[in-house]
Amino acid sequence: MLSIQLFRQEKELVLAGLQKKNFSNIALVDTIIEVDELRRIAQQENDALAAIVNAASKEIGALMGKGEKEAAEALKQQVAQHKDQAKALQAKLSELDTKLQELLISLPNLPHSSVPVGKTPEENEVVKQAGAIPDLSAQKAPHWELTEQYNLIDFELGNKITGSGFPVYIDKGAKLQRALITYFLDYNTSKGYKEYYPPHMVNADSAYATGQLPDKEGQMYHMPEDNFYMIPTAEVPLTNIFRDVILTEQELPIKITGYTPCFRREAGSYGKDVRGLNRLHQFDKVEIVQLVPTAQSYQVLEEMVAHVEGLLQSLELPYRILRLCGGDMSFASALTYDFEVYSAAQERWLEVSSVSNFENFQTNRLKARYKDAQGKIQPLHSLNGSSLALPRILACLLENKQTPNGIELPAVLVPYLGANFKIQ
RNA sequence: GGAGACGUGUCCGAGUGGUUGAAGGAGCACGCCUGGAAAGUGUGUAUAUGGGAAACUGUAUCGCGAGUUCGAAUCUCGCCGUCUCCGCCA
Repeated sequence: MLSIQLFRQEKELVLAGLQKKNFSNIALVDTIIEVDELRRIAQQENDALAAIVNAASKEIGALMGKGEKEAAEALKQQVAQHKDQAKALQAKLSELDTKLQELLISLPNLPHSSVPVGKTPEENEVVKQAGAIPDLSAQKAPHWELTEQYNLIDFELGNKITGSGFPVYIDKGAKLQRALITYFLDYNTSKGYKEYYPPHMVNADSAYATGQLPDKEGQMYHMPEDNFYMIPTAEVPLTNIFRDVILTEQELPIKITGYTPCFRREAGSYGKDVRGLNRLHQFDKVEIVQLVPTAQSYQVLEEMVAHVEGLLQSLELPYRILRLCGGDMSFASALTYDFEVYSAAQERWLEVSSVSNFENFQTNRLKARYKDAQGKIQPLHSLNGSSLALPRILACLLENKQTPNGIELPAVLVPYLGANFKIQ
C-alpha cells in the first residue's frame, strides 16, 4: 500500500498517479488525509490520558510498597474516574486506525513516470520485437489440433474430472511439461535465483500482503472452511516468505524462484481467449522474485527483463516486449513489462510473462525491510516476473515449430527430454 | 481428530498482578587489553506509531484477540501455533 507520508506531503503526486492508473475514486485521497488527521489527534489525546493513568498506577504501586494504603486507595478512586474516557479514546483511535488502513489498502500503486498514459491494452507501448515469425505455409494448425493429433493433452478428460480449463497432459505432453518446468528452474538458478517449492494455498494475511486481497477477491478459489485461497501465482507465497521480516544488508539482494501450479477462476472469460491452452483455471508457472534496496529497483527490473528475454530467445520463439499503460497495469505495480509470444497459427500475440516493479507497495504491506550497515531500518522494493508461464509457451512451441513431419523442439530442451524424444 | 504440556527479545532462559521494554547468559557491534589473535574487560544491542529541527520523549507491543484491574508477560475467556502420547494415514 502507499505510505501515509505520501498523502501528507505529496498529495498532488498521488492524485496525478491515480488518474494515470485510471483509478476512478479519486475522492478517497481527501478522505484519507482527513482520517489521518483525525487519527493523529485521537492518538495524541489517547496517549496523553494513558500517560496520566500509567503514572498514577506506578505511584499506587509505590505507595502500596511503602504501606501507605489509604493514600493508595484515594489515588485509585481518582484514577478510576478516567476509565470511561480512556476506553472511549482507545475505541476511537482503533476505529480510525482500522478505517485508515482499509482506505489505504483499497488504493492501487502509483505508476512510474515512464508508464504510458492509456486505458486499454491497445495503448500499451511496444518497446521491442525480436525473433523470426515462422513460415507456416506448409501446415498451420492451432495448438488444440496439434495436442489432439499427437495425443499430448486431453481437454475433454479434464472436463470430466474437474471442469473446463483443467487439461490433462498425457505421455509426451506430460513429459514436455515437466521438462519445461525443470529447464526454466535451472535457467533461473544458474543466474543466482534460489529455488523454493512453496504451499499452493495461502491464508488471507498472505493474500492481502501481496495485494490480491481485497482487489481480486473473486478471482481466487477460496476454501471457506479454512479460509485459505488457492494461489493465483507463486508470487503470493514466495513474496510472503519475507512478511514481517527485517533482513540484513548482507542478505540482499533476495533473488528467489519457484515453480507452482496457479489457480484462477477467470470469471467472465469466453471465446477465442479461452480456447485450448490460451486461458486455463489451472496452469503451471515458474516465477522469479527479487527484494532489493530502493535505489536499485529499476536497474534490477531491466535485469529481470533481460533475464526473461534470454529464456525466450533460447526457446527460439518470436516475442515482443510491452510497457503497459497506466490503465492496463495491475493493482500493485508501478511499472510492468509484458512479454508476448507470437502464436503463428492463431496469428495473435499471447502474454507469457509479466515483469513488474512494485516499489514499496507490497513491502509496506508485508513489513519487509532491511537494516543497513549503520543499523538503520530501510525500506525495500519488491519485483517479480514469470519465467515463464507454461501453457502459452507450450502452445507457441507446438504451433510455431510444427512441420508436416512433426514438431521440431528447440535444442535447449534436448538434455531434459532425451535425444530420442520426438513428437511426430 | 482426542488427551496433556507449552508459546517471553537474534538465540537460550528468568519472571505468576506493581517503576519489567522486560533479570541472567550467549551471540553481535564498538572500545580497552595484545606484536597479532584467543581469553579477559567496558559500553551498546527490539519494533511500530505520535510529538520534536534535534537531543529527546509519550503510547503500544512478552503467539493473536477480547476481558478483569488504578495497574497484566503474570489472572479469565476465545483463537492460532508448537511439542508429547493416542487414533488415522500418503
